[in-house]
Amino acid sequence: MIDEKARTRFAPSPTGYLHVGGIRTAVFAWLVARQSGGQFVLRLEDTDKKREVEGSDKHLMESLRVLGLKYDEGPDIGGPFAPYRQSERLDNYKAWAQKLIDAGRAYADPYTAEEVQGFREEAQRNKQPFLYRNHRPENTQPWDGAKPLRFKSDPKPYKWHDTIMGDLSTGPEVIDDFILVKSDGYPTYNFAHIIDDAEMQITHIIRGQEFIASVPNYLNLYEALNIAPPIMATAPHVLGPDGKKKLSKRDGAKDVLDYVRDGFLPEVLVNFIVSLGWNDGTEQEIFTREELIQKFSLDRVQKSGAHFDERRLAWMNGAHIRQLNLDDLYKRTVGEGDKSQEIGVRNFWPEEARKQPDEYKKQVLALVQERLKYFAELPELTRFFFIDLPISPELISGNKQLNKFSGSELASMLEQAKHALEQSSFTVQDITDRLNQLLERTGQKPGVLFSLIRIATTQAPASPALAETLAILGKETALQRINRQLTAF
RNA sequence: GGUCCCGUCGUCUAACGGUUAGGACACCAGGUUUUCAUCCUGGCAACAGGGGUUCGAUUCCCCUCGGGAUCACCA
Repeated sequence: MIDEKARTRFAPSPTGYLHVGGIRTAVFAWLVARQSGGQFVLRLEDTDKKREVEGSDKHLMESLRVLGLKYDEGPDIGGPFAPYRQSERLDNYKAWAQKLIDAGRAYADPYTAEEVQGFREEAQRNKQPFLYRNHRPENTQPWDGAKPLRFKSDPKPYKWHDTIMGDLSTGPEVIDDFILVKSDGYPTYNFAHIIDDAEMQITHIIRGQEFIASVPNYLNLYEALNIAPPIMATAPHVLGPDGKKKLSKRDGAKDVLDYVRDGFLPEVLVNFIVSLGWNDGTEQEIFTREELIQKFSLDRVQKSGAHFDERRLAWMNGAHIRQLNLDDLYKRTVGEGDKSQEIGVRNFWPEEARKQPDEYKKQVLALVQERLKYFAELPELTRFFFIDLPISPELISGNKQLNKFSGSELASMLEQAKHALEQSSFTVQDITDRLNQLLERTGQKPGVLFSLIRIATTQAPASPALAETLAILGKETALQRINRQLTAF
């Protein structure tokens, strides 16, 4: 538990969509802020104009909102430390850069990019790590803004504590003169995030492990800037399902919004993402949002990466769906964002269900609730409730119980079933009773008789319990479909 | 190659020196009047390897092996 009010931030660069791995640090940060009663801040790190993807800022914000990771301060809603877009904070970085220059801790990089690349390749040839400071110029020119501005580092060993990774340490050999401000006038991440986190009074930096190797450099810069470093927590990567590499867009990691569009519930996505590397020490697997906020703790986060298993996500979503009561499920929308107001069970019904009354669809939903893993499965599970599917002879020929009988035998059995059902009032109970009587009268096994009726009335490879299905279909439709099957023998 | 981190069933994980190494997903088998699913029962399945420390190591230390991250005018 975090005692004091934490200010955490999610600081993505607007270069595309958010996938399960990418959003994990956002979930952690949000949880820590909520748990402590502090604030969760969204800051867009748009300092690389070449990589920026048009519209991805909106997409990012939409993703957070849909998942229910509401931020208290951000580019679109403002806040006490606005602006929350780094491209609008250039003056701040310049001011801090000037302090460093005045203190003799930053200098203009005299080399061209090609020259630096030459140093780098030379180091690689010698199987040495590349250190710019080995080439640090003796006499520096004043910085005119057209050259990169570099940090004049003070190499030394560091020991520090990471809430997730524990005690970490490195030697002076990892400290280097990194670039603070690029020749295009934009600051690097390495510089900007430190300034912003300080100015925005961020207490906890939660980020992915790709940054851990840079932390000693940050520590060195914090010292030069005379800023106390925030608490740091480094989360391991989420790995792809099979590979050992981190989940990435390149390898087909899906946009989290795609899961929402397929009918995965946002609270499940959050639950699942958190469970990748965290548990509360008990055997509980499924947590509500409130439980997560209450129980989550960074120091119980696993140090090693976790594979993203979509099957487990599907199970978890199905389990949540089954816990929902029918009315909630029926009306359910899946997100809290602007567009997602429109996304709910009602968007997933098959086309043919459009004109059907709510009451009918709700009854159908009740039957499929226990087999629904995500809403996009609704059409294939329910289509036969809304439309006569074409006769599929292979359902009978492929059925081990039925394919032993001849066509005329089957027709005769179905004929008897038809008579029995014609007299039924078509309540579930009455259908059950009459079918049971029929079973006794014919001496036939349920596996035969029920399969036959089920196939005749649904033409689907799978369907819910027979009596319930028939009752919802209604007498007229059921008998009509039986007649149709009869003519096919 | 340097530096740092990690290593329990196929997967997500529990264990904070003493357990028949537990749970969940997936898979397999059986049951719930047909199918699919749910639910129930059962099953398969792991401490990377080797040295120490200890009365006793999955747990602590060292080495090896394996994996990952990083060494950008990207974040």
